[in-house]
Amino acid sequence: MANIKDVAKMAGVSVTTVSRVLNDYPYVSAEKAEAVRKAMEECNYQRNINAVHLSKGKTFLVGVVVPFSNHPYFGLLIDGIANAALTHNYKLVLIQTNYEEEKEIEALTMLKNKQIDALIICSRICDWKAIKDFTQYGPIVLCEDAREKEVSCTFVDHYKSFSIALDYLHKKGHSRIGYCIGRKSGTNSKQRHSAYVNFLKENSLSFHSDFIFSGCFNFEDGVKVVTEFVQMKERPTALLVTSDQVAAGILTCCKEQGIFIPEDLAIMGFDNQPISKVMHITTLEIPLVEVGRKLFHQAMDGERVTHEEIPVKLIERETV
Amino acid sequence: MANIKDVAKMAGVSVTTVSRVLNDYPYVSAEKAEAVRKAMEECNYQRNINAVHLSKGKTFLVGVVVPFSNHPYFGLLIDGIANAALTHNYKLVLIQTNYEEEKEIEALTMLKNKQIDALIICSRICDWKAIKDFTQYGPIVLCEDAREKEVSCTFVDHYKSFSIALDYLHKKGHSRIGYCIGRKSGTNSKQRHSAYVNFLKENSLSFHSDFIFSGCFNFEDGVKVVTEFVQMKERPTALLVTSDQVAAGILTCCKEQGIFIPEDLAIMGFDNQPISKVMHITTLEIPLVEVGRKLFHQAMDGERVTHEEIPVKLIERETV
DNA sequence: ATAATTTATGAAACGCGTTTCAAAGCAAGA
DNA sequence: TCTTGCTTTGAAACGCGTTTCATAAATTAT
Repeated sequence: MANIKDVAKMAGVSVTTVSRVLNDYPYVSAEKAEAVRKAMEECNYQRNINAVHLSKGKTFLVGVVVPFSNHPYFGLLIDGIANAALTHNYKLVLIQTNYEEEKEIEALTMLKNKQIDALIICSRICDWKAIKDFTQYGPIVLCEDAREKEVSCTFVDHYKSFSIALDYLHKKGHSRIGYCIGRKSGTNSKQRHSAYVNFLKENSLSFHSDFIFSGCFNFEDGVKVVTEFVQMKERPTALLVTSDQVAAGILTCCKEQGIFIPEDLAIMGFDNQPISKVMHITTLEIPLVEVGRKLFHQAMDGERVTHEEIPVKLIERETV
Repeated sequence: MANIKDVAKMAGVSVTTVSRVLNDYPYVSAEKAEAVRKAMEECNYQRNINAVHLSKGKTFLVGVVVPFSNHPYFGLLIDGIANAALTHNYKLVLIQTNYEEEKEIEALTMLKNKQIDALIICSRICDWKAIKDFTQYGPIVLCEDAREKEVSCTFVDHYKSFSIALDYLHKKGHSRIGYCIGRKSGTNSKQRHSAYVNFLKENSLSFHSDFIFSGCFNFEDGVKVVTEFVQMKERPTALLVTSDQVAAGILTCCKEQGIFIPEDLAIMGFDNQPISKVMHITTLEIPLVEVGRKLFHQAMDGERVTHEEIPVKLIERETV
C-alpha cells in the first residue's frame, strides 16, 4: 500500500505539500494540489490513521464505560452519546465492564495510553480515588453528582428527585412506601437512600428494611419483586421503582397475581421510557438522550470542568 | 511524559532491550530486566499505544456496526460481542448508523484506514457491492445469511425458521396469519417474506397485504399494530412478531382492548428475550449472545471465511 | 525603488515502539 | 582445541503523517 512518500514522489512534490493537501492547508498552488490529488487517486492512497494518531497525539475516540449495554437505561444514554459523537466525527469505544473494577481501570488506562481522547463513565463500581489518579491524563466525565469533584459531570439530583417522588406518594395518602433499586452501592443509590431515610424521619414513618428491593435492573426482575411482595405480611402500599423496565415487569406480574394497581399497590417508575407510556406508568422523566449528549460535549470541552444538573419531571399516569 | 528512549537511558540499556522487557521477550538478563522495570516505575513510564499501533499495524479494536444501540436485539448481540472481545483483550468501536448508508461507509473506511482490525456488521442498509470493495482491507463479518458471499457470517436461516413458525401456527389451526417486521428491505426480512409467500402458496391461502405490519422495532410499536388491527374488517387470527419486544407490546395493548390472547389472536414472538418468559410468549429462540460471540471469533479468525448457521428453537408458551 | 508582507515549497526533526540484523560472549559437544 | 549453537545486547531501519524552520519567490505597501 502506498504511503505519503510514494504520493509525493509520484506528484513530484515534497511530503509536506502532500500533507498540506491532505489537511486542506493553504499555501499550495492549484497545479501542485491537483497533481497530488491525481497521484493519490492513481495509487489508491489511504492515509494511515495510526500514524496520524501518533503524530497528533489524538485519536478521535471517546471511551464509554457502561456496566451493561443491553439495558434500556444505558442504551438510551449510549444513543445520546453516539449521536453527538456522530456529528463531531468522533467514534465511541464501548467498554462493557459488568461492574468489574478491573475493566474500569483498563478504560482509565486507555486514556493514560492516549488510546482515547476522553472517557465517559456512565456508571462505576471503582473508588473515586482510583479515578482521580487518571484525571491528569485527559478529560473524564461522570454521569453522577460530582459537584464536589474536579471532573465534569451531567447528573440528576437523585436526592431531590427521590424526595419529590416520595412526597408525591405521601400526598396521595401513602405512608408505607418501599423502593426498588439496581444496586445498593453507587453514588446515585446512596443519594436515593438518604432521601428515603430522611423522608421517613421527617414524616415520622418507620423504616422497614424489607421494603427495599435491590438487584432490580430488568423487566424480568419485576417477577422477583412481586414474588417477595406477595409473601410479605406487612406490605408496602407504594413502590418507587428506579427503572421503568422493572416497573413494567412488576405491573405485568401483579396483573397475573390479581394485585390491582394502584389500589393494592401504587407504582412509580423512573426514566419515562417508551414502555411506561404504553403501560400508563406514572414516572419521573429523565431525558437520558439529552444527558448522553451533554456528557459527550463535556468530554469534548475537556479544559473546562462543568457540573450540569438535569431537571426531572413528574409524569402522572395511572399507576399511582 | 517519558518515552522508551528515556527509560533506556535511565536503565543504561538500549531501547531494544526495553522493548524486550515490555513485551516479555526472552534473552534479557535478569539484572537488566530489573533495571528497566525500576526505571519504568521511576519515571511513571506509559507506553504510547498509538506508536505500537503504527508499528504493528494493528489496533486491537473491532468495529461494530449497528443501526441502534438501544434496542434489545442489538443490545444482546453487542453484549455477546463485547464479552468475547473482553476475553481477547480487544475493544469495540461502536458505530451507530441509524441506517444511514454514509455511516456504514465510514465504518468500512475505518477498516481501510487500519483504525480497526476487523468489522462486524450487525445490520446494514448499504449494498453488498459497497461492502465487497472493502473486503480486501480486513475481515468483515456479517450477521445475516451470506453463504453465497466471500465473507464470514453467523446467521439464522430466517427462511427456515419462519417456515417452522408458520407451520406451527397452521397446525394449530390458523389459516389467517400475518406478521410484524422491522423493515421490509434487508436480507433477513426478504428471506422471511419469501418463506411467508411460499407458505401461503403451498397451503393455498390468500395473501393480504395488510396482514404485514412493518416498522415494528420496539415495545411501543405494538400499539400501532393493535390500533391497526382493531380497525381491520378481516383480521388475521395469528401474528408472527419478529421481536419479543413488539410481541410484548402487542400483548399488553390487546389486554387493554379486551382482545384475548390466544383466543382472538395468537402471537408468536422471536428471540426469546427475558420479557417473553415473563409474559409467557410463545417464541422462537435465537441465542443472540452466542451469535455475538461467534461473530467476534470470526472477526478474529480473519483468514478463514466461514458461514455459521445458528439453529433456532421453538419455545411453546401461552400465546399460541 | 525599497522595505515589508504574504505565498509557496521542501528538508529535517518529531511522535514512539517494534523488528531486523549483526556482533559479541559463552557453554556444550566433537 | 575447534566448531556449533545458544544467549545477550544494541545500532539502525521501519511504520507514516505532522510540524517546524528556513528559503525563495511574488506581492503589496511606503
